[in-house]
Amino acid sequence: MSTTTENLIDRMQARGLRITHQRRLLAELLESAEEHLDAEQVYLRARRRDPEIHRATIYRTLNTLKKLGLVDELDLMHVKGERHYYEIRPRTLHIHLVCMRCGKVEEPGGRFWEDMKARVRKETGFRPDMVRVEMGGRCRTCQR
Amino acid sequence: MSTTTENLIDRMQARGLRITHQRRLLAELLESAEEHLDAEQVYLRARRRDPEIHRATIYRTLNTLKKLGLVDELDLMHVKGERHYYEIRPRTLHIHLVCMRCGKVEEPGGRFWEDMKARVRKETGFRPDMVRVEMGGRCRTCQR
DNA sequence: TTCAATGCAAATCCTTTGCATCGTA
DNA sequence: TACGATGCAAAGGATTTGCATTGAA
Repeated sequence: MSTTTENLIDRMQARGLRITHQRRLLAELLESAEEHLDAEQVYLRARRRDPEIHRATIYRTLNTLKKLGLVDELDLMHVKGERHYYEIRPRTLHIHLVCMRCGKVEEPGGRFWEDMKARVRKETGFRPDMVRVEMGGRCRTCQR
Repeated sequence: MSTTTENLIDRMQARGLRITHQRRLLAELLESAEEHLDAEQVYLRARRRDPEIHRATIYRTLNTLKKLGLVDELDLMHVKGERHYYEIRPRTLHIHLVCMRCGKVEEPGGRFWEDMKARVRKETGFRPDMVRVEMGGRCRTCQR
């Protein structure tokens, strides 16, 4: 297996995008993010490393990546507001469980989505390509 | 079974909301909608019956209903833009299949969600209350 | 009668866009 | 060198808010 498609920046290059230092920065940022970030948070973090970087660049790049299917956009049930959150499109699709009490976001492994996708296809004839599964509820700890 | 909780307006009243004629209008509108409407569409339809009704009232009421869990907010994979769409919270939760080619929105019956909910709960300990499942793809007809 | 809901208009927030300049390929 | 990407500033669009008034309970 080639290392060319390993990380985001390489996938961006493979898609024909020019690798500017702003984009390199943004890609590294998304890859190292320990939580889901909205556009503003991405901007604020990016600015720490490059005070010259502009909000418009963040918005444009996130949009580009979204259109290319390299990042996914999430709402996280709007627990924290109306913003959109971004994450690198994972290899295996997954679902998001958002605790409405403590705000924690879980991304359980397992074949939830893969199984459901197959089932939807089989039972309805619809062929799903992308998915957004977000569930709001109570995490194990917040149930009492 | 009492008829008190049958329709939206009664559920609103049961939740302690004052039933103004604007709210009655909006409730009827949501109940008779044959497709998912965004705030602006709701406003335009409402205005046909009451030219005095104000956009802010629509936004405020939709927010109130959303917070009370009487209506759900959807993105429909943003096929038609970044707006939010609204629907009355259905008795049985369901999933949305959005065709990225023709824009059609399917809401297949069946126990997709109920089954998944049970499975999530069993396998992760998370207790889901609300859900947003939106899948983008190709409907049966648009697959060729 | 009381207080929640409305209309109105201004404000706010997020995001996009036109254009000149920059820098990657 | 050429053209895609950026910075900047302004525009745009959706949604919210303060306040006086209205009207449901």
